[in-house]
Amino acid sequence: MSTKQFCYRHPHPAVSTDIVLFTLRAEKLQLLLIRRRNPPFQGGWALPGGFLDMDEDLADCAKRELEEETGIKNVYLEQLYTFGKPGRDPRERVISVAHYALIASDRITLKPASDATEAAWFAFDELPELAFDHREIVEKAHERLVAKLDYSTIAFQFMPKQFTLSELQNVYETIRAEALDKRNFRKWILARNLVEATGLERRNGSHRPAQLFHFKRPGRVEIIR
Amino acid sequence: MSTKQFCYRHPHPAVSTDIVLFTLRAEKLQLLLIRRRNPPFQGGWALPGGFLDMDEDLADCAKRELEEETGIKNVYLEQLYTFGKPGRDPRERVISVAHYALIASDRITLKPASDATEAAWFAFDELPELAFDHREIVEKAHERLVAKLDYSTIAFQFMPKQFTLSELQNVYETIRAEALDKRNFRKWILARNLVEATGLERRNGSHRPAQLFHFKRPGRVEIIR
DNA sequence: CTATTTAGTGTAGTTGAGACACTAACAATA
DNA sequence: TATTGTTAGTGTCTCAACTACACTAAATAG
Repeated sequence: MSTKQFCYRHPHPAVSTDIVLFTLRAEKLQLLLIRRRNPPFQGGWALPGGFLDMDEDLADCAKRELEEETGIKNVYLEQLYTFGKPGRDPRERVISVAHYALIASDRITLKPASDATEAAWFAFDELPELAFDHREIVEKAHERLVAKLDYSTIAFQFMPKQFTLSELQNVYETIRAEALDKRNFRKWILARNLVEATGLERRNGSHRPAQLFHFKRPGRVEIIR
Repeated sequence: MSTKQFCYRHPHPAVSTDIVLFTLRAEKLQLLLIRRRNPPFQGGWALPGGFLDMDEDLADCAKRELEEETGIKNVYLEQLYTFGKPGRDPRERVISVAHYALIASDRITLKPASDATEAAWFAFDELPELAFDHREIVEKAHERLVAKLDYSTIAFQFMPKQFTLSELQNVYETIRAEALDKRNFRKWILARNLVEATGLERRNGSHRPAQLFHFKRPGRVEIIR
């Protein structure tokens, strides 16, 4: 390890990003945690994230850390809030620009745990103790996710390319933790002109097959209402 | 000036806050700018702000800088977004945690320009060239302000303790840049149970006096709808 | 006392959300 | 091949909220 030092005329805090990566698995809202290999909080669970490189943008840092620690890339990612209370990291002053990210449930396989990282999915309502102020970050990310469900197309980021309306309804129900009326949900989503029948159907089980739909403008998260 | 150096094993960016302070003056949305005394952008206009002290919280830094540069304190202040593109400051890598703030029009007198700072109010739609990426920060703050008008009580932060409903309507009209129907506006605001008549009236001009109202829960910004 | 100016008020029509129950289509199996 | 179980798919009525819209009330100035 180099002994090179980086010196400034005024004190500088460290800057990092942390990422709350949500998905839906097994009809539950889940998020990704990393087991810490080093102190502080060694052996404990924490959000993926890490320190900013001097030539990279904040969002790029978040994406890089996520890929390094889990192998996952090409997620929807948005800046959430910046956490910087003095003392939130016992080592030195760290300003963390928190992001949240969403990934479709058909893309959540993690790379095998390397010596450096062990990552795992946890149900949002059964999280272990988290390192640093990561609990607070998770709460804020969840608030934002729930709020955005209502006025944006963010829910589609959880869906595979093709999906049934029942599956889509399930996403809304799971995140909002409440049951929705099937007819009203379908009326609502169709009135917004966001999805389109593909003409294909999905048969799975001994019952009537469902039409498959796809999102008309994939990749984009739009404000609706 | 001390020659003391602050050294780290990894490079650290500088962290600053910038503040977009809005008010309403002369029926216009205005914001506060500071004339820069030093390079870069010497002599140009910029948002108030400055570097984070190592023992202060981000919001405290924003409040301190605002007070140092303008004498204004006790404003409503909220974190906006963090800007950190490499190269946004030509001197060194600077991560700026932008905030926006609102102040009532009866509290906007600035302290006299000292040798260190010259501050002035500008109409939002007639801004001069701004230093750094401050234009982008201002745009984002404006977006947030317009959005929050609809679903929070943020507009009251612009009002003096007592105000007429016409004055309140004016705030909404100015920020949204559109005329509102008087009867519908009054119905809407009264239905939300946010204001209360004080029993006093304001006479100003040769016409019927208006009732004075006050906000029931001053200081708090609440989510409504 | 007349003119001017802003404050203050109600109703009808439309639109969107919520509550609510049955038929359609398939697969498994009896 | 008839029956059963399971999920897909559909329409109407009610109620609340928003919109459009025009006149009277109360003050001051001249």
